[in-house]
Amino acid sequence: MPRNRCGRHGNSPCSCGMGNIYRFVEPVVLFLLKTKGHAHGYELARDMKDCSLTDAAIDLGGLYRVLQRLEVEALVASEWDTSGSGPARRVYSITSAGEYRLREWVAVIGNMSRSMDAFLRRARASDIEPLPDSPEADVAGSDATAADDRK
Amino acid sequence: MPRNRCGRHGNSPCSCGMGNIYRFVEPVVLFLLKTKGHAHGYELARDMKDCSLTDAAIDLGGLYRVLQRLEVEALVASEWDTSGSGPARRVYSITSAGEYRLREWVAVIGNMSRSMDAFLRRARASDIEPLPDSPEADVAGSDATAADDRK
DNA sequence: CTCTATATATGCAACTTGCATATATAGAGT
DNA sequence: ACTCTATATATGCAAGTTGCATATATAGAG
Repeated sequence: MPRNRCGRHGNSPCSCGMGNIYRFVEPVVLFLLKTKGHAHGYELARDMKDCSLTDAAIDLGGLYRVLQRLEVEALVASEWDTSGSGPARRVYSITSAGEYRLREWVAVIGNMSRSMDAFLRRARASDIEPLPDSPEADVAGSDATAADDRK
Repeated sequence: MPRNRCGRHGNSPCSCGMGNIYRFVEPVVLFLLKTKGHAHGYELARDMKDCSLTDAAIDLGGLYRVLQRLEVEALVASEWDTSGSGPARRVYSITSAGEYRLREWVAVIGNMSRSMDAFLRRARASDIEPLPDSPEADVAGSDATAADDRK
């Protein structure tokens, strides 16, 4: 069941209900590998918070699976890095097929962004205002308000 | 497997790989019901083409299931319309809970649109250009080109 | 009588997701 | 030694979602 409230963004509507859809994670992974040169999974999970396409928290398990699939598709390549301390890291880099895919993603996301802007303009033209973030949301002791009594 | 090419949009990258995700269909359905007042499923499927958030073709089966779930969640209400010719139509209208949900969606989509714009700016700043639509795409006899030899 | 458009709905295999869990290295603190 | 935490990768699995095919039915056109 899709919910526009996840409880992790105060009481405000968020896109967590969109899920950690790998199709949203994939372009960000490819972008980070392209700009950083190389990175391992755990590192990507942190960097991703700054440029993810949804509000959803990154699921590490899901991220590793995305990376595995990208490697099967030959869009990224990896090798183990056992230097440094701590557990070994699997370090990924983007392939030329991956760079091509990234450019496809930029086109797709550009289209979606335009569709969403058009939708938002229509909504505004029909006086449908976005639900503003609730300021009292971050208060810990916030009971369910009248506006929140949905399942 | 996600693909940025579906074969239904010439040879250009599209968001069909994003799927007919009901989370993208739901806000459009709510918007159309809000602005039209009421509509039946088959009608919504057609109207949706003009303001859908992805390039994906509407799957009628999926749309009817979205409508069923929205009704269970009391975001829409329906009744049969047996007037007029042809098969009976189930006519839907939006409830006040549905209008509230729609405003949540407008907020969520606003956030996503901003995230996507930020992503696109970053990509552009890194000289990652969107893959342009292939002009030869609509030509029927187009063989797989060198750029297209991915599975 | 057949074909097509309209209209709603279900069946199902394959795929995706969120969450829990397993495994292991290493530093900091007690 | 022992515990705790952070780092790091990975899998298991139930529940949910998707795309496509299919079933059903009304009515107009030819």
